[in-house]
Amino acid sequence: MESLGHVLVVDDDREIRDLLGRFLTKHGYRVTAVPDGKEMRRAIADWRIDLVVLDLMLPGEDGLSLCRDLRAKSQVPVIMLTMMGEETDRIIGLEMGADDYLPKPFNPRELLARMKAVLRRAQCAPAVPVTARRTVLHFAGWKLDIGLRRLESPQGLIVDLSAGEFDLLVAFVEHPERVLNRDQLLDLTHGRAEAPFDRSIDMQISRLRRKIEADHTQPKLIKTVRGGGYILTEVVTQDETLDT
Amino acid sequence: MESLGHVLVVDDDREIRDLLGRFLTKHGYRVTAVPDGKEMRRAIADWRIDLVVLDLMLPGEDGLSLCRDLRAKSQVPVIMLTMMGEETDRIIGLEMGADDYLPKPFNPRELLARMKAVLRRAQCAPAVPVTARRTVLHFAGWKLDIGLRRLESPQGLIVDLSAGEFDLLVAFVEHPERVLNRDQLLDLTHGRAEAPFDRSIDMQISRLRRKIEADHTQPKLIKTVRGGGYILTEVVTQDETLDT
DNA sequence: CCGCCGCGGTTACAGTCCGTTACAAAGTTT
DNA sequence: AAACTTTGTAACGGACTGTAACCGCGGCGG
Repeated sequence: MESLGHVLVVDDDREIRDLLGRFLTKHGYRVTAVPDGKEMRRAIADWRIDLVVLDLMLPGEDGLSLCRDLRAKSQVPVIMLTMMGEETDRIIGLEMGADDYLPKPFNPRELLARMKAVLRRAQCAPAVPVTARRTVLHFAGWKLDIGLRRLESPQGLIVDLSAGEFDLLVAFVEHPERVLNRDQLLDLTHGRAEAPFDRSIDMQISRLRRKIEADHTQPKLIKTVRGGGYILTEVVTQDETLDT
Repeated sequence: MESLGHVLVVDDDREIRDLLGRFLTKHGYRVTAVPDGKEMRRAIADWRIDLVVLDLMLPGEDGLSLCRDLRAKSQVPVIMLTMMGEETDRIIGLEMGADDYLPKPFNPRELLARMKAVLRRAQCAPAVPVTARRTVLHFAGWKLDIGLRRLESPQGLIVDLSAGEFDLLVAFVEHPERVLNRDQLLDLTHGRAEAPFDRSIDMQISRLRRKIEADHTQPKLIKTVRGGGYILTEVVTQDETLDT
């Protein structure tokens, strides 16, 4: 089934993670569930995330600052889970920029409804102008900051690429709508010199897809050409150098 | 005998599979019986299915989510089998979109009657407008999504084709009402270049027929011309590019 | 009538390609 | 030095596809 979005659940309670994982998966979402803020950052760096469900109370870093953190860097929608009746309820509305919040214990269907609403609202969010003074590549709604090897998703999420992933992506962007086989890709990324065993390209492709494809099992951007290689499709590239 | 339809029975109980298999076969249906959801998907991908009889309780993936899955993707009629008196009864009416359900243990004749009713209703289902923004080919009630290599049957069932099956079908659609021999088909699908032993076309034809013919033992669409090749018949093709 | 043969449908199987997870090695940061 | 990141390699599994083999059918000559 076409996924409704990739949800990142952040909660230290393992049972809740499992429960929500199963429930949301059953309802058509892809789910990654992690226990703390550190894992959260890791997941965000490794996957394309459409929505974050964040527990307020976490060991170590608390959910509130994590939320503010997300807000500062991106526009990923966030739904906070809070303890019933806590005073935080009021604080939440005022202080932090969660898109919605839900007191525990909650009915999973309630969460589902809120998620739908939040995601719908997020669709209509206006595009954010790039403020950095830097060379930027636009393609398919993404912004690729060349200096920082940093991607900004259409949802505004910041994704850092490793050197290898970045080189690969650049190779594709510089040869749009062309099928590139593994040798060509090795040339373009490693400069022909070394010829490691192989399958290394496949790995980088896999890792890159996880970061930029909404559904890496049905890639829309980087497509596989069986027996041929890979191709970056449906892309309108556009260079830009900003000086503001 | 002309088959009344291809029924897919999904039940983990082997005895029930055998029983229903024999019973329904005796009454003029073609039957495929499988034990779990995985096999179900496989069968749906491999055969043209007219009706699914689905047990609610299955090991692993439960029938409920499988049912919703089917609903989401297609309009294949589904009849659910449930345990008598279980709480599921209530859920069923509300949650899942089965066309009918039957409490176990049931009288096979009862099932037969429901099947007839459900199939009759399904016949009159209105055509669904294609909403995707994509090039679509219509022929003989089928819709062929070229970008996704995906077929939608007149009943709305989604069938994914492999690259080879897709190429073959396109070859036929592009040469309607023409007998194509195996060499021509090899040209059209493999680009003349390679000439594998042979019989490969026969295999692809066989696989394709299983997916798109109501009764692959008496093909209505792709007919065999003994000594000549194959022909796609009774087809009104019609291109379409949607932009809504 | 009977056996042989060509033809085609289907099953079974093997080979290939690819996606992904896990892990190890190397480099980097703290 | 310890912790972490990056990246290549191995390995498992699934999807696809060509080849072989078996079967059935119909024609044909004996």
